[in-house]
Amino acid sequence: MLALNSLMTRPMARAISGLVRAGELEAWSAERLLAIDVAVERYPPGAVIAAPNPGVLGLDILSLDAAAPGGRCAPNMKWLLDGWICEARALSDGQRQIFSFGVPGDVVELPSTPHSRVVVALTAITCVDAAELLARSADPDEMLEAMSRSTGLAVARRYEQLARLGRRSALVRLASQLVELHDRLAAVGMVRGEEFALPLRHEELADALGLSPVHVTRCLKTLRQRGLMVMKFRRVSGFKRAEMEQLCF
Amino acid sequence: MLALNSLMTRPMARAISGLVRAGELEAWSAERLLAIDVAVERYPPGAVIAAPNPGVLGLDILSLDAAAPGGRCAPNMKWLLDGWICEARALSDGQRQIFSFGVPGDVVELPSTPHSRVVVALTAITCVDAAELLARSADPDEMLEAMSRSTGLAVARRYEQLARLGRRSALVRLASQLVELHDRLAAVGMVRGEEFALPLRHEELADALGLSPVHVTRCLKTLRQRGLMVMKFRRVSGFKRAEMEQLCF
DNA sequence: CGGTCGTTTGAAGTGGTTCAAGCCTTGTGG
DNA sequence: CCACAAGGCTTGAACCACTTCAAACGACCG
Repeated sequence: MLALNSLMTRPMARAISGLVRAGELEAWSAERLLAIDVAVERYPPGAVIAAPNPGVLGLDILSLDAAAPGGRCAPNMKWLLDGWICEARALSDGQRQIFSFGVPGDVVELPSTPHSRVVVALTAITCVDAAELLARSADPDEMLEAMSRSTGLAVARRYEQLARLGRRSALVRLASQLVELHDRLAAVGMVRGEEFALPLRHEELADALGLSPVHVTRCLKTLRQRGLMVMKFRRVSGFKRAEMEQLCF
Repeated sequence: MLALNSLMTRPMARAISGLVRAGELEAWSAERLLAIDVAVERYPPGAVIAAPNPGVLGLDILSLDAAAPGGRCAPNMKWLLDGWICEARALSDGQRQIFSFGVPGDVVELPSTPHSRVVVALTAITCVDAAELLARSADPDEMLEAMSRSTGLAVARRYEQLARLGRRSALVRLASQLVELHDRLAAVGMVRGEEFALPLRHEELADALGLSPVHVTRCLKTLRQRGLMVMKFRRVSGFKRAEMEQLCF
């Protein structure tokens, strides 16, 4: 991997190492990935990432290849190289529900039906189109499998999120969300010791956790007072993962 | 379809008509379905429906066929012919979160990792194994597509559920859940006018909606007083769908 | 007919929201 | 380099939605 690092841009290296660490790609295939010449897309914060192809009705995930007769394809998926995104829905009363966050290395399925769900860049991001990547890949099957493993993990996280919202107190919701993000960031090498970047405002956490921003502030204060973490200037420091997890039961 | 009805058992007919109405199977293929001789499984209320095959890590949905090299298979999926099931998780503090309900005609993916999620029969149920059905089907591709469409709808409902739990009041949560169930039951011909069977206790609704059973009682009372519906003796009557939906915004 | 399970209702408590003000950080222009 | 504005964070006080506890009632089942 040493030789690789000198060849790669940092975000690309991070994303690849993300897939590798999650066991989603064999280590040696990272080299092959680099050989692929694919256009890197850039979006500014706040940009809505829309699907290029009109999707098949209600099939977001499953269209992965079931929809392509006999074929391997990944319609409307992006591989996030750098930056944060979220999947969200704006509700009729002006509120917003954030369904999930996406961090570097994640594979994101863009919604086919436009207004059920929106993918928004929370920071400046760079990503590549999954279908393009597959088309140019020497071993598309392997890469497709890596990608579906990534989206499979996203599915599991969605169940986690349901349990959080339905049956957890505000403090536990926040703590478990932070543990999840910590672990995902750690998997792609974006945690150093007890510290990591977290470019989310209280409002985004609130919209994900079904709370008011004010109460997120208060819960963060509680965590701070208990010495479990400090969130300041878009960074988390002093993150005590073990105690944090214990708090969640 | 008339000729068919005389040949079929009622649950089978209902389930098939469910897939047909949802546009998941061409009408003419219902006949072919009946030709398949597949074992019907029965479970009593409370039974846990476990997966026969150890699953691939974290791949529940996506293993649909991505995991089968070059193949069409549907591991650990059941096609529910009759009765109600739910997907749930028991939390460490004794509480329960119900992720979703399954009604006749639904295709249910059983969890591969046992304790993340459990599928439980809420009533006596009958179902068939999807893989077996496929194996014996003359046109497995078409049937697989129908099934993935069904699970695709389940994915969409999961987003709906997230928004419900995160950003809706108790009354709206309940109303929107009831509208959803009404529509799903209507699609399989299980609604007659403003009436349908709903074999759920307040406790099950509470566990799905993240509320206390007592508060479900109160919300049902409110709906009753507003003349939107009556839920009694495991049946809903006087269900005013339009007003109900309007209440949800 | 009595026991059990589920529903209903009331009263009291609590966790989270809302509103409003002050503060701190960051960015901008003189 | 400072003044100022804007956006986000923080804190307090009042309020409300939902929970918890407890008791009574009703339906179903042996």
